[in-house]
Amino acid sequence: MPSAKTLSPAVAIDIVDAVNTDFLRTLVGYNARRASLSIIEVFTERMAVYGLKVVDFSLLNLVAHNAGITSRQVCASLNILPPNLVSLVGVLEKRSLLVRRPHPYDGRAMGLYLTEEGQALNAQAEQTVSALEIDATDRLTAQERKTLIRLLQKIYD
Amino acid sequence: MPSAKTLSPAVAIDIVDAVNTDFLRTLVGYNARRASLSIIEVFTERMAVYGLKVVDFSLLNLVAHNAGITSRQVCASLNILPPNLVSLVGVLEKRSLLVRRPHPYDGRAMGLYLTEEGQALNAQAEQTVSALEIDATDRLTAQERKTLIRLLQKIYD
DNA sequence: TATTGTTATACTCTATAACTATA
DNA sequence: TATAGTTATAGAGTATAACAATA
Repeated sequence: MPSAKTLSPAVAIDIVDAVNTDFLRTLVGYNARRASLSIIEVFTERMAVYGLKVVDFSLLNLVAHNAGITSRQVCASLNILPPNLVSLVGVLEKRSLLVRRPHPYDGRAMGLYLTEEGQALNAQAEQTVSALEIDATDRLTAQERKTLIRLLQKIYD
Repeated sequence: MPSAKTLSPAVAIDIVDAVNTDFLRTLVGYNARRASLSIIEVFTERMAVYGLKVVDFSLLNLVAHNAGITSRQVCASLNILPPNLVSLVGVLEKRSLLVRRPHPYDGRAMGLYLTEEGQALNAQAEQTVSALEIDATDRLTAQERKTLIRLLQKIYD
């Protein structure tokens, strides 16, 4: 409730001291977004040394664990539109982290592969990300973190 | 593991049949983002009839429950930068959902208030959002939803 | 001197249309 | 006829700098 005198709804002049977000906090979507932004903030700070943004790491990591993956498969897995993937791949390629090779059967497609350098960077980045995740969610126990992930996956799987 | 023959790492030609996202799925941030995007998708569909995007509803709802809230307070609560709030408020104002009145003590500030029309729309929208949330997370039990929200809030609170 | 709200503007992210080469 | 990858471009979202009015 507002803290000040409400003369009449039409001409009320109120002052808010503590902001009430009770309704928004009942929403899974609101809470999930707030939590993800909170973690992404830490991610961005710690991964800047590698020159990797969230989407860059996702791409690097996906190729690391799926040698020969095609652009179309990456787009489907990460919810990226094909035109927007082009420059992401291009940047990693120019950094010599990734190479594109023709698909063995489909002449239209290109398979994505990490270079030795890309594999090394991904290995380092995975360590940093795993550590940063623990820190960004350090108010959760290991069991709670496990439960949280399971429940989140039930939503989008 | 790749499904095809790896001749030698340097010239490997692989084909990916099922994409492996195991590492990404161990991350709270990845899962929270995927889940929130999944819910926002349903939100966007169902709230389009009201002409409200996620941020519009958040603003409308915040003012509904905090009559007289200032722009600064809204920005701090919703992580919006002041310049970006201006047009959001302007649109709701032009739709006669919201009015701005001078702050009683601070001549620089403006208090935000919903009109009767704005309050009516918010009440309707709250119903729709609550229903849509259940549908978008219908693989969760009520207890799981409660647990999920509690864990998410432990991350960002 | 600091803060609220604002304008202007730049940068990033996301989305759409259309082209090419292959299937 | 459909699909993979690409180009160009438009739109939405997010960011910084600077200003006027007020504290």
